[in-house]
Amino acid sequence: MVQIRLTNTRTRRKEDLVPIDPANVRLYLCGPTVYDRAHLGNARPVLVFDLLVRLLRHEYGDGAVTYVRNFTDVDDKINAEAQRRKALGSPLSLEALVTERTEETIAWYHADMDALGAMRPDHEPRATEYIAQMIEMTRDLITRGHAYEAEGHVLFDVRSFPDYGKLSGRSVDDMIAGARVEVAPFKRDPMDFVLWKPSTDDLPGWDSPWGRGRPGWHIECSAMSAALLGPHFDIHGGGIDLQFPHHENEIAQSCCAHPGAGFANVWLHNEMLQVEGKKMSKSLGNFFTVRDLLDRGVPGEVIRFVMLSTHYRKPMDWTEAKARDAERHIEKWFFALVQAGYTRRMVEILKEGGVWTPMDAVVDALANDLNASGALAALHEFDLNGTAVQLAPFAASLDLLGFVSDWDEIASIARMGVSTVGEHPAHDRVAALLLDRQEAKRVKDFASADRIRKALEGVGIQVQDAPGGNYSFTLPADFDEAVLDKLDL
RNA sequence: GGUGGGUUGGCGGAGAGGUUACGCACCGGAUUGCAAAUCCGUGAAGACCGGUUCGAUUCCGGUACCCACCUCCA
Repeated sequence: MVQIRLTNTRTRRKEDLVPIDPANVRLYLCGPTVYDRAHLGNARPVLVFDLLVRLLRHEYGDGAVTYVRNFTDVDDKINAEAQRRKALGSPLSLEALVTERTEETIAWYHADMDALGAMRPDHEPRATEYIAQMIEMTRDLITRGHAYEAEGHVLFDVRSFPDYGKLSGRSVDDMIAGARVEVAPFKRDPMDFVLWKPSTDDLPGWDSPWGRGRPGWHIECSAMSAALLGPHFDIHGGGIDLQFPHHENEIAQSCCAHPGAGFANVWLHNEMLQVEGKKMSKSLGNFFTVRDLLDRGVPGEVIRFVMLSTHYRKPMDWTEAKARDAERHIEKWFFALVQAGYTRRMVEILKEGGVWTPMDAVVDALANDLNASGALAALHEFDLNGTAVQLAPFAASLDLLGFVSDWDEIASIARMGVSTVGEHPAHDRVAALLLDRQEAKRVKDFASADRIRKALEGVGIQVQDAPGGNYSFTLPADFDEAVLDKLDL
């Protein structure tokens, strides 16, 4: 058994993970607000937690982990989209349009995260399914003196919770001093935040003791984690941008509603994603979704590789160079496995044979605060020349890291049929030119042979000789056949 | 202004108080008609200034620079 160590934001230290109940390790990840396609940054916490869950299942057993990730389906951006569709003349009700939008977004999210090899959580609660629990928790917080009603709103009283600000290392007084936000006049303290707010007739709403309204953002995670994991569980996480205010407010709500329970033992936060050294933003033109990358032909395994190559607590820079590098490694690894005879059936046989054990170096690296980069380094050092049995530790490591969703598909990812790209119309003409080259090589006219190859390389066609007088070539995906007419041969 | 984090070889990127990270690139060798690919191997670092220590890139303090959060963006 390997001791798993994680950096706990709450204590700012790397600590041994000691599960509350080793037979049921419980995690909660703050999931997406389902108003649009997931961008690349959204994928990072999902992959971090996916890796963590895989490691926990490996160490504690498949059935000994409960992983919850919510969908936030109450949100102004969702309402705005629903209202836009209504304005465009949709016959559906506003509630139906909201549901339509969230359903389609959730389906996209599932498809995109599946493509990255991220396992579905055990529970994926939606905020709209837990409104009753949120109302109950809000009422409870009022009863206990931690919340108050004002002008149709219910607000959490931060001064009633002395530990407020502890997670993010802020004091309420400091934050007020530097605050740039306009403060609603009915707040007792500028830092008080909304548990419940009123809805107008043109917005979704639910009946409550405080009138028709909707919940504040933070209360959903407190209510859903308590409902599915209990008031005290092991690990809670998300992007570092959620540390404040979202997680701070969750702690305040949950700890005040369940005094003495403890809430989450370990807080795990991943750093942000950048693109080519800059923050990803629509205004810089470097904003893209996971689907954009997949549609461009970047395999999910490659995206996963790049994500795992930087430690989760450091800012990660997505670059084209990294994607190319990752693709070469993935292809090389899968190629070696295909050559060793790896298929779904082969993996079953290896598992039955008791040799399906990941490399110690990989498990040790992951156990050390999810050092995925270190795990990849261990994989680089593995000798890929061997039989299926000899490669089993390597393959099981790839499996643990979540790189393989279907062993019968690895051949296509390794691009085994390198010589052609689909049914490109230029294929036969290029093949004819290369036949000339083969003839030139046969009669030792190397000058002509090299001229043909150089000419083809000049228009982007890579030609490689292989043993036995064979050759292969690769046509660029966007190859324009017309350039063949202008070749200088 | 407040809070948190970072600064490693040409580039990317880890761990560890003393022993090769690793990958890419480069260079040398093997192989090849030549390329490509592959295999083997060499070299190359720790922002700056102090302190602790027998010894620090790794711990502590300061300086500079960078980033994030403080705005319902993961």
